Amino acid sequence: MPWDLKPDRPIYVQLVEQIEQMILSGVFPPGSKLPSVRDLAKEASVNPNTMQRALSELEEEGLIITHRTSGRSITEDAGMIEKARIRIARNHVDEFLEKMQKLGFDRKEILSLITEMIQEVEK
Amino acid sequence: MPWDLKPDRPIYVQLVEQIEQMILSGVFPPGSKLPSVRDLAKEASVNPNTMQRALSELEEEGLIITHRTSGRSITEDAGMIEKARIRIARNHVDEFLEKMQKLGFDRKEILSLITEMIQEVEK
Amino acid sequence: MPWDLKPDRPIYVQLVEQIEQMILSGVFPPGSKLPSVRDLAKEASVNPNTMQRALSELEEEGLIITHRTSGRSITEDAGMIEKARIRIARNHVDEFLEKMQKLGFDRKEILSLITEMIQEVEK
Amino acid sequence: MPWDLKPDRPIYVQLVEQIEQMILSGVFPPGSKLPSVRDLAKEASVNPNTMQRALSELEEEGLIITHRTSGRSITEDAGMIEKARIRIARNHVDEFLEKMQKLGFDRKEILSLITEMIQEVEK
DNA sequence: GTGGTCTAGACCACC
DNA sequence: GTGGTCTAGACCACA
Repeated sequence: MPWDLKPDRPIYVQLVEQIEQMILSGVFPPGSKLPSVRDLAKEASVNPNTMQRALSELEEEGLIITHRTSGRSITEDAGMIEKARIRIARNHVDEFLEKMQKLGFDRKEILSLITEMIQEVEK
Repeated sequence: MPWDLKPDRPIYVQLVEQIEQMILSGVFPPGSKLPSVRDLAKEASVNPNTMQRALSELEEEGLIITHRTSGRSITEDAGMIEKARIRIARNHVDEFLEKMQKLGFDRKEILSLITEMIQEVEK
Repeated sequence: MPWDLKPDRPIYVQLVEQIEQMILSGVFPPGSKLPSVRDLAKEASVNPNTMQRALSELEEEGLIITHRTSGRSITEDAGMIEKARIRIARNHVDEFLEKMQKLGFDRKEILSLITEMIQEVEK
Repeated sequence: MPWDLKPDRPIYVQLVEQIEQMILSGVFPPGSKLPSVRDLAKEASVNPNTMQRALSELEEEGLIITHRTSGRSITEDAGMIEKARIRIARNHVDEFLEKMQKLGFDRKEILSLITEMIQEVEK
């Protein structure tokens, strides 16, 4: 598990992103129970308050459900999760393409650069 | 001219990015003179100090040269500019790939999604 | 403690040098916590912004690490510190040799003069 | 001839230093006539006012003499020149040694580092 | 007029 | 309380 927190951006934002990714990528499957705030905080070496704040945000997004007595769990609506995954991905692509086009890259160049770099990473 | 500054990130960072792009896209051609700090600041409705900081960063990058008493100019070294363009592009690709992989997309999926969307944009 | 600031060079540069030296000479040991910007500024009778700028430079050099909400500390990487010490020393030697050569001293003369004077100091 | 002027320090200071060095190293021998301000300025690609200012400083130091009608010349007092050369050199060594000792280098280390670097330069 | 530096004072997000 | 950012306004050396 990552939990790589850098001091350049707010901790709680990074926690939101990382937990989001764990949900969307299936580390926490739909309907599964989430560890307690305390445990999550300890695992991420973070103040419980900070973890608390991150979970609240995820609840607002609808990815997490709070049960009054028995902790939190991932939403059971698998469709919703998949939809979120696609939506976020398309956003990333959109932003990426816009930035590259502003730099004067055309489609061909973008594709060739990205395939080149994707193979470097592979090593 | 852009100068659209949003309050979500430091202004000086956005200034750096926007001026960077003006240089890379030829709004300020290599070797040309840059308006004075005060003029640029006024135009962007920003405090001169903030603009100054942005320009200093661009100087560290090697895109801008400052002549102590007679203003600043864009570097004449076209190679320098091209290098900056590549560097920035690779940064964008890096960030993009990292985000997508965290969402659980593998190389093949990333490439197919991006080629799909790049053709939508084309229309 | 030094904090002798002369008006002939930018204050923030002198601050960088002096703090640098405190780190290299062990006044602030590796891993130790640094006083807050405000405290340091007050101690040096300097505006907090000026001190902040000095600390930012030290961070870029890798000598200092900043924890967004809990202050700054000296890097724990002793190698980093040693590298800085060498880098600065070589700079001094470079500047020194250049000055001497411009005065028309050749290698032999430089070495003999310096060995002579180094022994005077010894007394 | 050097005339390498960098934009990081006042031009006229650099001119003073470089002309000083030419005198002390014998490029302009004692008693010899100095080119006119205009010529010197043209050669250094500098505004005559700036060169003028540099020469005034050298005059104050006593290295240069102005003849009301026939330009300037180097002082004829060869002893004075040699004394200045030595004095300045010893100052450089002093400053250098002090800096190195502050960095924690002892005599042996200083000598070994300097002999090492002096040979690198030689290549 | 140009860039560079500094001060004073303020506000913000974060923990 | 911490660092980070921004504004406003000032002064300086330089050409």
